[in-house]
Amino acid sequence: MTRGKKYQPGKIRERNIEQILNAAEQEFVLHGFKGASTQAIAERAGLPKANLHYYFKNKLTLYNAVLENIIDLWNSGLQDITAADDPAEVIEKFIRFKARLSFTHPRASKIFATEIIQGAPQLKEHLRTDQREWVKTRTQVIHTWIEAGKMRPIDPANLIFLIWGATQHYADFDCQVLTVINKAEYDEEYIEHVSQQLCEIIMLGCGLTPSHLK
Amino acid sequence: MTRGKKYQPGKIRERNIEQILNAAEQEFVLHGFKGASTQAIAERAGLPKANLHYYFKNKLTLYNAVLENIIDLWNSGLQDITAADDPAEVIEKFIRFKARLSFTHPRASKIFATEIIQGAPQLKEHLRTDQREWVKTRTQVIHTWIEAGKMRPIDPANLIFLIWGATQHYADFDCQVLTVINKAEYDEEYIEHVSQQLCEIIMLGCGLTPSHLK
DNA sequence: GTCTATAAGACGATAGAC
DNA sequence: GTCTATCGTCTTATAGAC
Repeated sequence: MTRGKKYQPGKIRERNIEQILNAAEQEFVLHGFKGASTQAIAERAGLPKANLHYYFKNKLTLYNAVLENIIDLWNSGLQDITAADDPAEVIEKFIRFKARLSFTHPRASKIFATEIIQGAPQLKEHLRTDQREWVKTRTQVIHTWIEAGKMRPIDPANLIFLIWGATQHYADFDCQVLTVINKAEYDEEYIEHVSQQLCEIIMLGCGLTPSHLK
Repeated sequence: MTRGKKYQPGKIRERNIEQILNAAEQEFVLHGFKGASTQAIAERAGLPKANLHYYFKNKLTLYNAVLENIIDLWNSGLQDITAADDPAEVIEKFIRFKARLSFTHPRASKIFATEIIQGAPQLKEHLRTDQREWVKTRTQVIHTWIEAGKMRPIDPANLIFLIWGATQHYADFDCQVLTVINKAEYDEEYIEHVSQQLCEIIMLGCGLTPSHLK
């Protein structure tokens, strides 16, 4: 047992861990798990490499901590939906939530993307359990909406993949998008513009009307 | 000058280069540029590491050769379009072409995705010149279609990004998609199903009618 | 809890025999 | 054109002084 000196015990620890996780995110985006070096992560966090190994026993543990943060972020704003909900309202909310997340947390999206591209070595189990379950409940609700004639008959899973793919593209391929539209960075106006465009095309394609066209 | 023995000179060379490029693609998908090792690439190609350095002077040269193959593949089926073309026909063809490419060449899509995610260190120039130009000419044509009342007024660039994002998702995130839909691999039926669904939702969202609904 | 110093091995690349 | 052996560097991880 160590008696804590009056330095707000744990504060330094908390700050160091946050700096390491933040630095690790940046390096993992730039070079992937295998390509990122703990040396570079430590330097970016402003710590000697040995301190990093004090907080995280090895590179894989650190990587998994980064992934866990990303999953938490992804789950943070996902509300449950029921057959009684209004499809237009729910789907518009979902598109806008995913779009906003892509623009505000591109690094999280990129690390997740790289992990899946490489065959999800760390997230296989998450995909097989949590994520599959999440999609299953949504597709069931969408199916009842279709049977009730509330929207066009589409494959619900394809709709979810379409929304995922379309929104994540702006995060993962930000470099390409910004170069093509000749901008230095995204601004609030563009975020709203993209969200509205995606709602329009996707929802009209499903036989729904987005709120701004009512 | 070396006089070629009657072993079909260049045949062995061609075969080795192809095997190296193929092995490199696989390793670059799994670990990215920095994470992939020339050792592993050589082993996968069934050659000693030194031979790899005989054909490609270093890892970056090999990586750029892989990227060039991917760009060529991408450009292989892209026809020019004019204002006189039928929007529905052109856009359906484009969605189906991109979708098919994603399903038949997922590794190419994944390497391209990883390169862009990491900030396009090797493809910055390609994005700034060729790709920007390509998008520019398409957006201009789509714009004239809109002004002629042939389709709903949407942002042409967003439409292109939507098609890119939606189709590439099935290649880059194949691991996720297959897990969620509980399949071992894509089959021809699923490819046609996805292509049709994407055409339906996106084209109806643009005020166009896909051929199978006419 | 922090940091220097270093172990043990993998890395890209090359020299040089065949 | 092929392959073994090896150089010098960078890698993860740890030992041990403070």
